[in-house]
Amino acid sequence: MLDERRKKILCAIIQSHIDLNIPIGSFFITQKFPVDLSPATIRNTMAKLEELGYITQPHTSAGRIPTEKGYKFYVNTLIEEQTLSINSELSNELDNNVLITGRDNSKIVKKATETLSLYSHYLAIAIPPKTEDMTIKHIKFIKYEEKKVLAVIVSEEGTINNKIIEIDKIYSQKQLDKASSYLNSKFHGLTIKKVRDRITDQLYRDKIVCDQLVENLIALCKEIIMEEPHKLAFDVFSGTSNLPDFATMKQIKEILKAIEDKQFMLKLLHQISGTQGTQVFVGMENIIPSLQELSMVISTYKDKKFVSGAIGIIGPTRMNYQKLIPLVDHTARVLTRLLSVS
Amino acid sequence: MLDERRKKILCAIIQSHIDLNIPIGSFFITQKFPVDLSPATIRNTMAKLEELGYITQPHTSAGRIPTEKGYKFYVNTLIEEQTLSINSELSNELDNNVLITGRDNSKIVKKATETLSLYSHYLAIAIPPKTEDMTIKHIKFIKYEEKKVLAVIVSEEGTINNKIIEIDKIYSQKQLDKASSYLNSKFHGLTIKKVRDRITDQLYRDKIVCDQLVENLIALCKEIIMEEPHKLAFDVFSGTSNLPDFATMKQIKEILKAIEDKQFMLKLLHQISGTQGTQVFVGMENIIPSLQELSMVISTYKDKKFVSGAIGIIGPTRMNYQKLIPLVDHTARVLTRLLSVS
DNA sequence: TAATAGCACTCTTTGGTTGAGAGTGCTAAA
DNA sequence: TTTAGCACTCTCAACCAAAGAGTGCTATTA
Repeated sequence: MLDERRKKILCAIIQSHIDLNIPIGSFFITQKFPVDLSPATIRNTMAKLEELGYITQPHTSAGRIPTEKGYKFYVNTLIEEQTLSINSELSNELDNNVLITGRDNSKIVKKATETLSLYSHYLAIAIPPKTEDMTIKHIKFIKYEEKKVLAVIVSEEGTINNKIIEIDKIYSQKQLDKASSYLNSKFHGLTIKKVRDRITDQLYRDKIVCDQLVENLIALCKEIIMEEPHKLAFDVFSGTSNLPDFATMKQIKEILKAIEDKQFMLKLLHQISGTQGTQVFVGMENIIPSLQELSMVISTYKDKKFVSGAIGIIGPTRMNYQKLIPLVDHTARVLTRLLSVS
Repeated sequence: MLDERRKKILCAIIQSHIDLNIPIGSFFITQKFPVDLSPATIRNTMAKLEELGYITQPHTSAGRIPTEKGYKFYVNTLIEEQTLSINSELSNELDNNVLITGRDNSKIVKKATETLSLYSHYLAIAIPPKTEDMTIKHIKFIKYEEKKVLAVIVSEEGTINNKIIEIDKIYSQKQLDKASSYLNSKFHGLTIKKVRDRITDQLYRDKIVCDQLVENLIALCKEIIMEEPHKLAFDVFSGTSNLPDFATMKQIKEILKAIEDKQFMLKLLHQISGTQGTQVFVGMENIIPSLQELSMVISTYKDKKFVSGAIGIIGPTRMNYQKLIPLVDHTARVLTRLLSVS
C-alpha cells in the first residue's frame, strides 16, 4: 500500500503534529528529519498521502494534519515495529506508587487508575470484571430491620456486594444464619452466572428437604442474582480535572454525561471483552458518537480467578501513543500481578 | 444603610442581570420597571451604589453589574421579604420523582440529588451525615480469607459500612459469630463517637471475662472506629454534565478537582454543620479560593435519628436565587420527610 | 525518469482604522 | 431634587492591507 518513503514521511508528519499541535509543512519535514529530499519532493508525497486519505489540509495554505485513518496507521506501525518501550524510571515509580496500597481489591484498582492519570495527564478509567463471572465465596444474611434483610455476597475476587431485600415474614438472626450456611454449602465456589443457570431447576428439586425459611431465602437470592446481570461492582474514574486540558466544552459535557450513566461503561466492556492486551481506539465514534475527536488506550487485566476487567485512558486523538501505549500496558500488567497475589 | 429607592434600583439591576446576563444601564431600568424616574436620576443613584460597592462597571461605557456584595444584599433581601415560594407544580413533580425510589437511604439521597440537578440545571451535591454521629445497629464479622475478616457495620440510619481487616490468628466463622454477638450486645444503640470514647476504658475493664478472640476483635473494632473519624459513608454528585453550561474551563477544572479529593466535602460539612435551614454562599472563596465566581445554595436534612447531612447546588453567582433557594429548601424538606419514615 | 528549483497563487493572521452605538458623568435649567 | 442636554469614553464589528506560510504547477536538471 504505502512504500517505505511514504510511510516514513507520514510518520514524521504525525510525530511532529503530536509534539507541536500545528499543521506540518513540507519545509518543516526537511529540517527536522534526515530524509535528504527537497521540500518539493515531500510536497509531491504529501499530495499523494492526502489523496489516499491519511492526512488533510485545514486550509489551502496550511501544512497537513493527520486524519483518523492516518492515526490508525501510525498506531499500527508503532505496534508492529515494537518501538514501544516503557521508561524504566517511570516503571519503577509506577510500581512503587501502586504497591503501597492496602489489601482491598477495589482500592488497588483505584490506586492504579489514579497513578495512570497522574502519569498520562489524561482521564484514566477502570472497569471491574463482570459481576456474573465472579465466584461466590461467602453469602451472609444480616437482619437489618423488621422485614428487611441485608445480604452480603463476598466474591473470591475480593469484591463485596451489599443488597437490602424485603421479606414478608419476620426471621430471627439465628434463622438467617442457618439459611446463610445452607446457601454457602450450595453455592460456594460457583460463579454467579452458574448459580443463575442452576438456581431455577436444581434448587427446586431440593425443595422437599428444605424448610420454609430456606426456600424463601433462595427466592431472595435468586432476586439478587437475577437482577442486573451486568451491574458493575465498582467503577473508577480518575483525573477528571485533567479533562479541561485537552477537551472542548462540548466534549467535557459528553464525557461527564457518559460517566454519569453507566451505559458507557457497559458499551466499553462489551467492546473490549474477549480481547487480549492493549488496544487503541482512534476516534471513539463507535462507542459514543459524540466523542469523535477523542481516543482511548485501554488494556485488560485479570484477577486471581482469571476474570478480566479493563484499565485505560481517554485523551485527545493527538496524544503521545509512543509513550502512552506502553504506560497503559505496563499498568495493566502491574495490576494483574498485584491482584494475582493478594 | 440603603434607602428604599436605592434598594429598589439595586434589586432591579440584579434581577435584570440575572435574567439577561448583560450589564444593565440606566435607560433599561426606566423601561423595564415602573419607577417613574428619568435615566439621569437612576444614573445618580447608580453612581452612589457603585461608590458603596454594590455594583460595578465592566468599562466606562457599559451598564452596571452586581458585585459579590450586591448579590449578598440581594439574597438577604429575598429572604427577609419572604418573596420566596416554590411553584406548586414543580413541588409535586419533585415529590413524585423522589418518592418512587426504593428503600435504601443512600439511594433516596441519590435520587433527590439527581432531581435537584434536573430542575436546577446546575451541579447538585449531597453530603451524608458524619459517620461518627451514626448509631450502631448491627456488627457482623465474616470470614473473608485465611487471615482476613470482613467487618460489616450497619447503622440505624441505614448506611452500610464494609471494611476488611487483617488478623494474626485464624478463626472459624463460628468463632467470629460469637464475637459478633458479644459486640452487638455491647455496642448496639450507641453512636460511633460514643463507642470511640468508651472503648478504651470500659472494654479494658471487661478484659478479664473475655476470651482471647473477643479481645482481639475488640482491638480490631477499635481500629475500624478510630480510623478516619470524618470518613464519609457515601457522597453524591449529580448533573456534572451541567457544569460546562455555566463554568469556565478553569472553574470546571477546579470543581472537578475539588470533587475528586474529599477535602472539599469536609470543608463544606464543617461550614454548614450546626446551622439550620437553607444557606447561600455567594462567591465561594471561603471554601475553595479558586471558586470565586461560583455560588452555592445548600440546606441541611435530617434522618430519623436527627443526624444531619446537607444537600444543595453549585452554580454561577449569577443564578436565579428567587427560584433556586425555595427549590433547594423544599428538596431538603422532602428528603427529611422521606428519611424519617423509612 | 525521478527529483528539484522557481514562481505564482491562495489563504490565514495580524494590526490598524473607522464608524456606529451604548452608556456615562457633568452642567445647567426647571 | 429632578431632569434635559451634551460631550465624552469605550466597545464592537467591519473592513482593509501587508506579511507570512505553504501549496501546486512547470520547467529544468542529474
